[in-house]
Amino acid sequence: MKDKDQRAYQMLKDNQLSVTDSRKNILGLFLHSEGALAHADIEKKTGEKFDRVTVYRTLQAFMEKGIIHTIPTADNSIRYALCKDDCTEGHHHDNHVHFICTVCNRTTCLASVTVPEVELPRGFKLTDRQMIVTGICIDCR
Amino acid sequence: MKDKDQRAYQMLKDNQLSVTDSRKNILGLFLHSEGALAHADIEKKTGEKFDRVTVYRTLQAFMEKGIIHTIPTADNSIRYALCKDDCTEGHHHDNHVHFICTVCNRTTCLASVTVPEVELPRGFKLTDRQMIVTGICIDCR
DNA sequence: GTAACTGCAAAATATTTGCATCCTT
DNA sequence: AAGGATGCAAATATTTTGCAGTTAC
Repeated sequence: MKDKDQRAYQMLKDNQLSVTDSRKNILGLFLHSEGALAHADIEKKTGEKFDRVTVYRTLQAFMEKGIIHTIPTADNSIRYALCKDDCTEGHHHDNHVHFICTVCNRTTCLASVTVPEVELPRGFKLTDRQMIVTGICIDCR
Repeated sequence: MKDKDQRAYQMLKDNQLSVTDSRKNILGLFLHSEGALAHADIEKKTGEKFDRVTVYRTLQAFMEKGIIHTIPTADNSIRYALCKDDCTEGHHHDNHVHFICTVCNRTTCLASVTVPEVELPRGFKLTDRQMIVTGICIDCR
């Protein structure tokens, strides 16, 4: 717990973000939780301690610094997840598969499963690829 | 043009949906356009002829019948695309890669590129997998 | 004729912006 | 002290719901 707090502090520093209560808390959430978080999860898990607007702005700041990224989901909801350490501002190397459980609705990063390469038709230029697998997770089985 | 109208009519019939102006028009849009459409695209391309609510309900009806499906995107926006013929109600076999162009922002179905298989960790059960590739499309190159 | 679909109004949600105040550095 | 971050209010945008009138079959 303590070391995660320490780590959050360091990450904020490293990214030239001023260290505030909301940022420490929200970044801490990401460090503590396995999978991805939706905006609503964050509000809930922080006990609505922070203004909705602050959460939006905090997430946006994290995105701009490349600390987190969005995971596309077939249903409307956007989820956010920590980027890997080698994410630089604007470009992600977050090349593992994401798993969405249809039972508990949680999004898990399958860090051990790499997104496979694909061959695109002639003329298409690839900059990023994502893979979302839906099913039942190990906890809901 | 005429045959596409005919096809829209038949598809509605086949799915036990009553044939109305909005349904014919919106389904026609999907049949005429290559890629995927966002809600806003549909409103624009029908010239706001139909109520926003009707568009929502039409898309929902198509979804329930398995005529269209959603494509997840990293930015918030949901896009809809025609399912392949072998989609049955509730279950899709729409196993091609989707491509989102960062220049024109259009979503294209890469029908020739199949979503690769993945091996999941023990205990995870797969029901569906999607792959979204971002980059620059052949028209924007 | 009946059931289903549409459009309008309005409610419920989600997201963005402006600004005064407070906190970090 | 100064610049940035927060919280509140309010403006926008998006999606859903109820209901009366209209249309498909």
